[in-house]
Amino acid sequence: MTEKFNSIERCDCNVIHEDIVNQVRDKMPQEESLYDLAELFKVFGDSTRIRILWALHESEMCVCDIAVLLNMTQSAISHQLRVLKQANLVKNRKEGKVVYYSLVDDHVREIFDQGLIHINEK
Amino acid sequence: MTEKFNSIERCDCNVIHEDIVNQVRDKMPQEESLYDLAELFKVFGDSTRIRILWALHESEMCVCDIAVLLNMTQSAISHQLRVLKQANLVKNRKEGKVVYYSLVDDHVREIFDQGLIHINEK
DNA sequence: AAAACACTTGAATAAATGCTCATATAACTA
DNA sequence: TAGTTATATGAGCATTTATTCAAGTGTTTT
Repeated sequence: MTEKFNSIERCDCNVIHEDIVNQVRDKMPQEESLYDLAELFKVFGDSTRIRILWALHESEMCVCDIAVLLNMTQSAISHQLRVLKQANLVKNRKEGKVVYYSLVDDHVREIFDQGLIHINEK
Repeated sequence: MTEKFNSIERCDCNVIHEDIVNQVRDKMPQEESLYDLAELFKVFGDSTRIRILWALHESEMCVCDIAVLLNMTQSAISHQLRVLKQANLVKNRKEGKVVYYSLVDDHVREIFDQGLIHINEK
């Protein structure tokens, strides 16, 4: 109820269909779930990271390999790999000086595919 | 070949596994496809837009309804609806003064679900 | 015709983001 | 031990982006 009161204070227009708003409100998930979902998609929302993920879907690679493949600096790749690791999308293993990165699981591919389905519809 | 030459110029490290780099390079999709994919996920990568999409998945709503539901200004919602429409995720119909928005198709739900699957794995 | 309403739009601002550059770390090599 | 190599990281910078504010459009109501 405080929430609703806030809404009216905050929004600069009137509720047109109060019944629908209430009905939808009841079905909305936790604010936090949707925030997490947005955070995940944000990680996918950068072409450098998408390309890294796609590459790793083909093969495990070290940082330098990826940098050469994508024609970017090793530093830039390293920064992005950090983001991907924090999102639990990639893991790494160290062998001497070399760090090999790979996908945590193959689920990434399914997320890609869902996106591609939408793009290829018009 | 120019591409490879560029790579070597641009990257500040040596190719560690040239065979793997070449093999992965052959399997990489068009640069443009991956760019489009990133653009799509970028749209999903904002909690306001995610909440709008989720709401519209429950019911068609007018701009004002959404603003009240999400406790945001009608202007902010309108700007975001524009982004969603450009991404071909929502459509609208006008009835008098009121503009009703709805999802273009139910595929959005499947993209959400793929994201949620990843989040709920640990 | 004037006022009210639902919505859109452009400019401005603050915050977030991706890359670069310089440097740090850690492991190998001469 | 000193130097080289592979990677990581922090600061700085330029760009993008989400929201606000003010004004504009189109439709209904009075």
